[in-house]
Amino acid sequence: MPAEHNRRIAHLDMDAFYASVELLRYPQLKGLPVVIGGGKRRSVAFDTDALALARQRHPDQDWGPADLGRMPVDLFPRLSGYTGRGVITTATYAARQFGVGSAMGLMKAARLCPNAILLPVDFDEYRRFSRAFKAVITDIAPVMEDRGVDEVYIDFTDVPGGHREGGRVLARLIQKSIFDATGLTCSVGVAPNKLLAKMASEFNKPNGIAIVHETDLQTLIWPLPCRKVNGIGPKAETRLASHGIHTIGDLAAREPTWLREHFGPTYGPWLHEAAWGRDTRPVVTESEPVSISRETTFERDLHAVRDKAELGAIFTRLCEQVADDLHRKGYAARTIGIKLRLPDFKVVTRDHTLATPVRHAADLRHAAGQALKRAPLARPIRLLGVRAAGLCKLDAHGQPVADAPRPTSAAATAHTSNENDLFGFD
DNA sequence: TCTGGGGTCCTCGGGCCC
DNA sequence: TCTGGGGCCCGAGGACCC
Repeated sequence: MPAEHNRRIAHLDMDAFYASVELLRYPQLKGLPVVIGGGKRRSVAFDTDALALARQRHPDQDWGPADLGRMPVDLFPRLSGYTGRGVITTATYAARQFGVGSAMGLMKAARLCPNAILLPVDFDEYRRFSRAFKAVITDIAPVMEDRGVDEVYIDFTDVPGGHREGGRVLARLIQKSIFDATGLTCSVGVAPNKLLAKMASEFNKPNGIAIVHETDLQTLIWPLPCRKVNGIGPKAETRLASHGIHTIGDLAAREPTWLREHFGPTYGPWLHEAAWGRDTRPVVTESEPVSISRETTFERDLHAVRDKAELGAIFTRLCEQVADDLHRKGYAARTIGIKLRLPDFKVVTRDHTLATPVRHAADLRHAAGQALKRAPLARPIRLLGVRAAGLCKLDAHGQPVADAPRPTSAAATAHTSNENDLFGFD
């Protein structure tokens, strides 16, 4: 692609972000097996309880919020005390040595490493650090794309000095500035495009920099497993392997027509481009959300009839949370959906589209209720979620900003009214 | 004692409209 | 009046990502 000939794109990935933030607060846990996760978010009660425990066990000393960093390690909760359905969000290296890792059930992890310290996730704190390191970056290089709490793409192309040593000089400056401001380290990959930059940022973790040029494709990229490509997940990896394609080089060697035949008219050509290190996607600095949702997994599977009251309360709360999120972000939504996860992990979704966007909890609940009526409710439910899509931005007075709501389409009306008699009362 | 929560994007089939 | 096709929206499911 001639257009990307002179682009320098960086991918920056914070090193073990959640764990590193926790270690800033609790440096006494450094080097110990620590697991972060569990079903609930951390509340302020966590630190309050910890300090209360410290005062109880060591009444001879003064314990205040500033003393969290010197609380005795034996006061922290252990994995062995956990009951519930949570999973590990992240684990420190010391914990990984016991075989525990991200996405593992906490009960299973407790058997592997019962003594590991368990910290509940504290998203508010991670978001604070996320905002801090991103502010450092945009001060230096303004064209930054947010890719989640611990990742960004940065366009170095037009930043003064952005091409020096292939981007290494600027990458080093950003790393140092982030460390000075937050105490956190990160890894950076700089390449001609986002696809290659993303792979490069993994090359020298932690606290490393990797520079990739177009000419490095065969030596640095092709030997890697296909799974390293952002967009090739476990399913695609298995399918590729069944055709003897294991490395990105194997993929690059396949004819585009063959890939199209076996992987479809969109994914096939994309696989070919990716294997050849081609990617013209721009670094996008602003984007509107597409949907806003809340979901929760129950302590035990619930049944629509037997556990009606409990389920109803959870349903209402999810709608209230989505309504709060909509309000806070300034949106109304025209399509309201529900999501169920059944005991066998099968996922069922149902959507309900309205003539007019809604934003209040009661309206959300009514629309979600319409969707729920079309869902199979004979079996127990493991998870319930509520989703708002078809978002429309509201101004300060709660009025739609741009396009007026469309009238109900004949299609939607016909569909819902044929489906089920219960829908008549709307 | 397996398997969270919050997203995006793609595909496919059906219905509607022109 | 019948048929066909393209474009679009909707709803459902699935893959993938952090």
